Amino acid sequence: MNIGQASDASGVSAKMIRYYEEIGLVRPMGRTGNNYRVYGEEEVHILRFIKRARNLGFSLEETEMLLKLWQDKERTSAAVKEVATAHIGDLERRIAEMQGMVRTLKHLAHCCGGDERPNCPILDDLAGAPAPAPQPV
Amino acid sequence: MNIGQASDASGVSAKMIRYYEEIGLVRPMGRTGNNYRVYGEEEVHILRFIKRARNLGFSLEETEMLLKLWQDKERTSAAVKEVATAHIGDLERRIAEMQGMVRTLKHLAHCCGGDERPNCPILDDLAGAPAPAPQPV
DNA sequence: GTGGACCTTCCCATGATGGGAAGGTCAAGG
DNA sequence: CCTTGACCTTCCCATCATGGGAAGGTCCAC
Repeated sequence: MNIGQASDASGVSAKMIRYYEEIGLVRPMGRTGNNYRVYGEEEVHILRFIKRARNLGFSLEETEMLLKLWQDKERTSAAVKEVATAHIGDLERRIAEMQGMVRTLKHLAHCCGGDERPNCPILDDLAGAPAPAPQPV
Repeated sequence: MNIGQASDASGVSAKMIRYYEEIGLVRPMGRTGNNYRVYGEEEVHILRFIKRARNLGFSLEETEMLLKLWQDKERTSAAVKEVATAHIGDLERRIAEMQGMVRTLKHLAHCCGGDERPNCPILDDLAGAPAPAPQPV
């Protein structure tokens, strides 16, 4: 299998496959005489693993750990769970942060006329004016 | 005011102040004879505006638009509100995406023993096994 | 006059991804 | 046999916002 076929089979772009190779995540089975990378089912499986991990928001560094655990038949499920729960915590922290932004922005947008006049509580807030008290909804 | 003092007064690092200048967000009032940047209250105000916008998750590009609207006395509040609501939509999309990840991960982590044994549904999922049915909580 | 705390510019790194150039290879069809 | 197009290769650059650090100039207090 050439890199293009591996890309089709895994859903990972050829560009990224080469990059994952560069950072040590997945190596081709070998090279043909013309220096083309050759992949087999195993490599495609790894690429799909990486893609799935990325879809769940794991960084490539975390993905690498998970990949090593996957390939380590002596792993403990505790080790895997630890990586996962740390990531969940991370996501939840970021979600909470963004929810805070949304809450503030919605309040400001709600207070903004959104009309032809220049007066705007959103800009007032950004400019450092004390925030208008949130109205009970 | 030197850049260090402007940094202290605005909470923006000197490094970032220079960068914001480079991309056209804020220029120093002038330079001293020794080529030091000089800032006044107005520039510090702009820096705080930028910082606040960044804290609300606006990109520097969006921040630039908001800054221009702020400085344009002819602006309409509708224009400002549009930038804000677009950003809210963006945040909500990202939050929903991350919540989906968390939901999946929590389910998988819940199904994972987290013990000394190697058997692990998290890895099974990443490896492409059909997900175990979520148990009603 | 010396040391330390500033300031300047310039280059590099991050993380994950894509764009694109320049050049080699292969297969199919004229 | 030759061309064309679809592959492949490596290499460099860009993104976004931020920080690190080097090399060198400046200023103030002791």
